[in-house]
Amino acid sequence: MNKRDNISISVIKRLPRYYRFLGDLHVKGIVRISSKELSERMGLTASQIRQDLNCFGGFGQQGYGYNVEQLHSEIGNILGLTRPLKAIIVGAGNLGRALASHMDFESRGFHLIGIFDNRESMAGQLVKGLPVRHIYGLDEFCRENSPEIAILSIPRDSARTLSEQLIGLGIKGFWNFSHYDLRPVFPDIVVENVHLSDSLMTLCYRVHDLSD
Amino acid sequence: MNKRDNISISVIKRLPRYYRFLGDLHVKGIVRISSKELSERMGLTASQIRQDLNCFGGFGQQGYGYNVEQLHSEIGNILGLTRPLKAIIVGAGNLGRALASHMDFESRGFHLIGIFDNRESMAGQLVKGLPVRHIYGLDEFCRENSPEIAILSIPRDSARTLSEQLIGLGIKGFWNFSHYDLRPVFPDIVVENVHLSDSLMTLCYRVHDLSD
DNA sequence: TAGATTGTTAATCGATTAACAATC
DNA sequence: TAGATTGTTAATCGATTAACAATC
Repeated sequence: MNKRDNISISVIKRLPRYYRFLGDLHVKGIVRISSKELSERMGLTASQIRQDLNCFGGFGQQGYGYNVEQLHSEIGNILGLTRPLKAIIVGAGNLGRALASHMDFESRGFHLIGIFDNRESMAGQLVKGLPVRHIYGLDEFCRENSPEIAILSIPRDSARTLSEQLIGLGIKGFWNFSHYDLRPVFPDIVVENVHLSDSLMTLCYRVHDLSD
Repeated sequence: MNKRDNISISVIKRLPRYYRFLGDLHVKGIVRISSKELSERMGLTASQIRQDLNCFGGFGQQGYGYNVEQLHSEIGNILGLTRPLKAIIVGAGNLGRALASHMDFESRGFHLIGIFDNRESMAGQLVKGLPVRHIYGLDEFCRENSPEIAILSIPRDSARTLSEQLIGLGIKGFWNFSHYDLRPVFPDIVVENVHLSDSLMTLCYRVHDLSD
């Protein structure tokens, strides 16, 4: 890629939201949009939008604005959605199965290729067309299929050991739903912690705060 | 409560993580901890911890540090975990059911009292001991039980209408998993958007970024 | 051309870090 | 008391916003 050097995490985190809004606009048949109008729709400043986009290149045209379809696809490219990453789900409990069935991995830059669990009873059960495999087969599966991403929907206590095993097996990125606070121990490992409980507690605080 | 005035959202978002780490330390039998040691365990600066905590009061003691158990429970109070909010889940699909079964609402400041869906076929089905109710009964249920929180695990297209209806029924806070970008239209409404897809795309970017 | 809107530099604002006096 | 560590003020850093010249 081109400019993408030390893009701040704040900017990166806004990209998927731009992508979403631009997709909607495109579906609605809107062809061009100015940073001003987009800013009003998204609830941020026009300046911020222009700053953010210019981290990656000049996608707009003075006096015109941005072409919706083109900008949408540019951001998709920046995010890497066109180069799908092979992913496995580890932990086929309620959450793991819901993620497998519910998430549209294909349009988010991922390709789900396996689901694992440590319960014998689950083995073979089909989830989203994939058989749940016993965790015993993890090593072999990874050597043969080299997944790059592991989605962890496992109990807290297994998280550390399993993540270490997975790093050994070549996993580069974790989407971590376990309550364990996974940290990127090596510089070439990416961790996206999704602490649903934390989000819930934040909501708790903010709702109580209303009446103070 | 006392000092909690214009506490920045950055600080609030860190509270659940402090709460989690302090809970662990307490379970491990650790009685006291200094900001320095906590900072090392959590991967942030001691200065930040002291700044954050002092938004709410002076919980430490010079020369000693913080009492783990006491600080843990103080943060629980600040978050409002001791004053549970009544919550309903709207949308009993994969995700809604997984959230109902998987999340420990009680220890996060919530009390789950109802689950709704618009599919006749689901009505009566038990999830986490609660019968799935048809959405037709939403008004009556809310008038009788006055839930304060709605958890939205519904398709994008129903989100706007439903959220408006729910606000009319007295809902004060939303935990929104739908792909619709819910925004707090009124000042006394709190929205916590959990865009799992956005988190996934951020992971995509960051993993691809490793090899650039 | 005149009007609109970008890309980009400069100013502001807020959050994080450093420093240190207060005090247990 | 001496040592440790807080609470808090001041300095720094980074992110957001404002301004405007460039240009379609």
